[in-house]
Amino acid sequence: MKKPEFMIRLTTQRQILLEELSKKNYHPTVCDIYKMVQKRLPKIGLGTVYRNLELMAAKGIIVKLEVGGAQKRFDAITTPHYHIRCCTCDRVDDIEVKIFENLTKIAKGVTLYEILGHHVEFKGECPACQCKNKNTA
Amino acid sequence: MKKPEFMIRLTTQRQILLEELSKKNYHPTVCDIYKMVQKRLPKIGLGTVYRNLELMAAKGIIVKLEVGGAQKRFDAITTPHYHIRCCTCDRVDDIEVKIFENLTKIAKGVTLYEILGHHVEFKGECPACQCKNKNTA
DNA sequence: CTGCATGCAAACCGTTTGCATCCCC
DNA sequence: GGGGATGCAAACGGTTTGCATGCAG
Repeated sequence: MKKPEFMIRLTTQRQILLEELSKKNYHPTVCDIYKMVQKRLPKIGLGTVYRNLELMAAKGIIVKLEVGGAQKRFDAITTPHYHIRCCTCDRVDDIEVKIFENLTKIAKGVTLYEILGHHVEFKGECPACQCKNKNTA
Repeated sequence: MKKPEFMIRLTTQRQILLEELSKKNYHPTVCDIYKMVQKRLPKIGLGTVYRNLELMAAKGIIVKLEVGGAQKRFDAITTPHYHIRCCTCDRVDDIEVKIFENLTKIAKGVTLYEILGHHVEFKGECPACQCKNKNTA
């Protein structure tokens, strides 16, 4: 008889955090989100941003991205999909490639690990960086 | 008429670093490598370890792993292969699944990015952690 | 009212860097 | 002998945490 997992106190900070995260079509870093939210809540602390993003991720309201790079990123869209990261500027976008369910199946049997899932990350150069490089070349 | 790319000064530190990295069947963190090397070179500095691992990676002697998690990892085996990471203890191992060349092809055409490659990371629980969890359950 | 959430600042951890010294070529 | 490599320690950037106060339920 447990409460729904998403039962967390609805604070102004959390609402705004979620709204701002949902706005973006790419995947901002925590610092980006902080700056975005700060425009609406100038006194918000970075700690609050981290705490709430982690909390909402733990509750399944949002997802913590499993991409490379030094910084954490979160996603308001919780359905599984792959990502692509720009080698030059580190921007992260969704990529419209269907999930390869069979990858996980293939992995079973070739390892002693218990397989729980997989993720694919594409590397590339984003349109903006391609432009810049053409000018330099 | 350029020199071979791998032309770097062969110092004791670099030799030992490479030897220790090659020993392991899993993928140690930089800190792990540091501790391993320290047994043979007690005065080695952490800075040297980072500098040389990055340098050797830049020269193609070793590879910087593109796996998640907070810490950098390197690999003495430079032929491409996928990895699996333990959700519980963060151990990283190779996984014997063949490379999906077509993944990169599929990605082209669905994005404005210029695709340069991809990598796959499996998630799971390593044998050691599976054991521990059985005892707890 | 009460306990969880917040803002703030200090602590933390992995990594990078500046610099004087060392040593390989 | 000279320039790159090293050890050391301080700086750095991202993240976490402790604590007094604030506010949602």
